Amino acid sequence: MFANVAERAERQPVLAVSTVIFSLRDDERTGRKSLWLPLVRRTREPFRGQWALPGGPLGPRDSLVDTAANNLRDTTGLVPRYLEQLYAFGDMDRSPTRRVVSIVYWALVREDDDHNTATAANSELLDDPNVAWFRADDPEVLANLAFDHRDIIEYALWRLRNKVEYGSIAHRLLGERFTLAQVREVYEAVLDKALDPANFRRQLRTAANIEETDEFLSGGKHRPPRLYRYTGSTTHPLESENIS
Amino acid sequence: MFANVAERAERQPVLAVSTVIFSLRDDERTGRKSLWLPLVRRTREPFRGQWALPGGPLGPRDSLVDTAANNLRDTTGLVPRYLEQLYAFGDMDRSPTRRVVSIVYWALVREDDDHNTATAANSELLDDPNVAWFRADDPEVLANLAFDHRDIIEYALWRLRNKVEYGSIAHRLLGERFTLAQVREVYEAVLDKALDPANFRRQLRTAANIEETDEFLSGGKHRPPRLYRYTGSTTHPLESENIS
DNA sequence: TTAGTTCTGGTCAAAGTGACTTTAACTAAT
DNA sequence: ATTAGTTAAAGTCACTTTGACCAGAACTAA
Repeated sequence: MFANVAERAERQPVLAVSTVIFSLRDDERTGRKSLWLPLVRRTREPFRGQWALPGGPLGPRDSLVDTAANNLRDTTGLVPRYLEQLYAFGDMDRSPTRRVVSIVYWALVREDDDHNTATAANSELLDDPNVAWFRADDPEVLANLAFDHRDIIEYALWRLRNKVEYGSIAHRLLGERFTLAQVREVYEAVLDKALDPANFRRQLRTAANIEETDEFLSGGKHRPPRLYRYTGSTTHPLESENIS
Repeated sequence: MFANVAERAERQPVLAVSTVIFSLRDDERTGRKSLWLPLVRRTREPFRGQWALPGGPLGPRDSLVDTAANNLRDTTGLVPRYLEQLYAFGDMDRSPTRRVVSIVYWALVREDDDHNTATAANSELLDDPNVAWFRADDPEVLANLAFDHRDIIEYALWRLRNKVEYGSIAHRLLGERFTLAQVREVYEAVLDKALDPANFRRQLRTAANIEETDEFLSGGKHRPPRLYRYTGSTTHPLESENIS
């Protein structure tokens, strides 16, 4: 044990970058939509065979956020529009072998995003048994993750629930145009409770980072809802890094 | 230029930890209180002679937050009660010589804190011409900082102003017992605008993370104000790391 | 005793919130 | 063609919160 600590102290720490990605999916259990995230199965020790967050070493010529994006594309086929830095985890005993400092990013994606559908790379990866989506709060899954990835995911969820600006969250999960009912579904998934549609509509009007368009969404077996557009971006540049 | 990039890519990145510390001080210019922070003068290249945030390399046996605290104690004599992780900066060109990934912490301290007064170490450092306090938004100072420390400080200020829980901010800047007027001064310094004392009092009552005591503060030439106590701590553990 | 200062509680109109009702506009079944 | 079913969207009403302002309370200093 002592030898282990001493050994770790002597070697240079490894710099890694990992990513937590949330998406909105139907949840057959509750009937509502809820948050899901992709995990990759580890193919080598330590924690071989267990599920882990997608991640890898810092690219020597890549920025932090580019490292995250590149690794994400290669392992899961996902290309989020922008990533946000979550936290740097650097405790001594995160990895059993040597010291790893992980800078963790997180993002919200919609699965029907242009980048993420119908591409050859993606459809290949969809069949990859080493990549899969899980409910973000499934205790069964969280309990068996590699490293300290359980703590990381729980912190990401906490951050999501404590975000001030919910409008941008909805925008990122839904895309350019969306109905108010869809925005409400996002809020309900994040807050995990039902909301009154009429009051919700009124409150979004005053919140004002959402703007109505002249378009409507037809096709449902009910009155067609108006489509809206996000007009916000009050976040700090460092908190919504674009991918180059 | 190309050679420089290639050279940087070959060598392992350096892991450093820096800290932004804010304190509340009287501002003779505006008459109100405002935010100040300590800087240290660089004694070697690059940026020799210019002011910079206190910081240093990751201690091989120290956690991230301990590295920040140790370096802070050694260079400025300050011992904040807890630090909060701000952001990891890792762009290629942050330092002209080689690639540096800096994990930056931030904290709020009160200058009359037990840890920070009347200790031998501190009084020595007070005379150190290479450590000084500056107004956090002084454009003159910000323009001449080493590395990208200007961006870092501006982001720290942005984060402070966008904090949801202001009660804890006041607590950290003021200590265990404080008057409502002092809390209001904190809000006014952070938000940079005057607030109505009567309405401010009423709102803090409903916010409820502040509790009145039976003590009063006498000595002023006016009615002695009641002292209050903070009863909050709704923040996530990762966002208020204790120093070991 | 009086003037000066801040503390602290109060009023009042305006704005916002939560629970609920009503009407509008579509689809699908009869 | 009519009707039932569904969700959209607007409105009502009691209640709470907010911002601006006023007035008395409690101390110090002259």
